[in-house]
Amino acid sequence: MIGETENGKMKRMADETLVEGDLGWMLGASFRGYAKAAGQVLSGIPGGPRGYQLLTEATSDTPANQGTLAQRLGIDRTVLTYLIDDLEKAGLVERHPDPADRRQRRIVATAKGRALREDRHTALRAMEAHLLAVLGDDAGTFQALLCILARHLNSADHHLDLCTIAEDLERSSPTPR
Amino acid sequence: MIGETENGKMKRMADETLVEGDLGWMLGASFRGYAKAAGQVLSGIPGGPRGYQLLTEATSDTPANQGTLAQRLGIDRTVLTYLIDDLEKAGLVERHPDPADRRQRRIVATAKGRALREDRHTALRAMEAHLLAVLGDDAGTFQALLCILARHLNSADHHLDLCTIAEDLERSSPTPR
DNA sequence: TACAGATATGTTGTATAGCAGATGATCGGC
DNA sequence: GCCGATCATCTGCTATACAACATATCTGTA
Repeated sequence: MIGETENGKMKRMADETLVEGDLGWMLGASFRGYAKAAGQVLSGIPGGPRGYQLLTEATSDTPANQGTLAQRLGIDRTVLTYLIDDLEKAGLVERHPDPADRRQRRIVATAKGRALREDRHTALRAMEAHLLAVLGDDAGTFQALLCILARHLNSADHHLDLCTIAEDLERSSPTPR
Repeated sequence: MIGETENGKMKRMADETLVEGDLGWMLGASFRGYAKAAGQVLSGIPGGPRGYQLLTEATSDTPANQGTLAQRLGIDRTVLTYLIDDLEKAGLVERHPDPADRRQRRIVATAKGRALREDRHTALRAMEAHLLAVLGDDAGTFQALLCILARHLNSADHHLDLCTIAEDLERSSPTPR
């Protein structure tokens, strides 16, 4: 996978200093690659992968309100409004006013939405297996670790932590400029 | 399923059917969490994490042209133009016309750019260790697997693959594994 | 050499997404 | 019943991806 071709074109060697060793690059590249593949599988759902994820949450037996969904899916609440509009127009989800608090809308999947979600869920799992095949037997290990990391980073009570880390780092090595 | 606290705030338990078991959600949540933390550490660099990654590539002893950088970093080439403009204005990188092909511009870090990159590199590694601490001893394993996946998904010759997979899935939706 | 096609970069226009702020409806405490 | 807080929505602003076109340069061919 590495080395030098005969016409002088250089190919990259494993190099700690370059961007491919950067955790941010790894996460970004993996996310982009996945999103591209998922976009094809989920092209029939308004909003693509995000619409699918929203639809997935809407199939829960304890449907969430929009604020919770925005935080959980990492979508801005103003964008979520339009995303729900699109899914509602397509007949996949409905806004159910919470009888206990009429400010809140519980987002619930319709029968049509549940059927579509189930169908695409199967296709998506097949595609994921394709992508993860490169990891061989370690694919399961990878998913388990990624799940731990994702839940940790997505937890709301992590934000305070970030500020603390940033301040610590600034003290030890302040940004030049 | 779900546990309920006194004021209606919900806490989620493990649930296979919900979005937290979705690979796309895991990748997205991890990427967003990382980007948020990295944005604080790299706030002194124009373009934030993306500027840092570009700067990293510009410190290579075999500087790449813009087209290659766009593909490697997953940035659109029209946006890359402005990103390089900003870094150039800050005196961190320079556009060096390739003497062998004057259409191409090799993006090279200045001494100032290299110093800043080195400093932020250290801070970034500290932050990454903080984020990955939740994985314990498996952090190294996770990074190794993620690196394999990222390189695989970012390789250009993967795109044909995606179309093939998509077509296969449309024909039949078998359950994998 | 002259020219046509291909490639690298830059520029413009459009659509989407995140973010901050304001608005209206509703809830809870006083 | 009044006041502040909360949820959803709406309105600008900015950043980014994407497509289409322009310009400069290179490559291959007659």
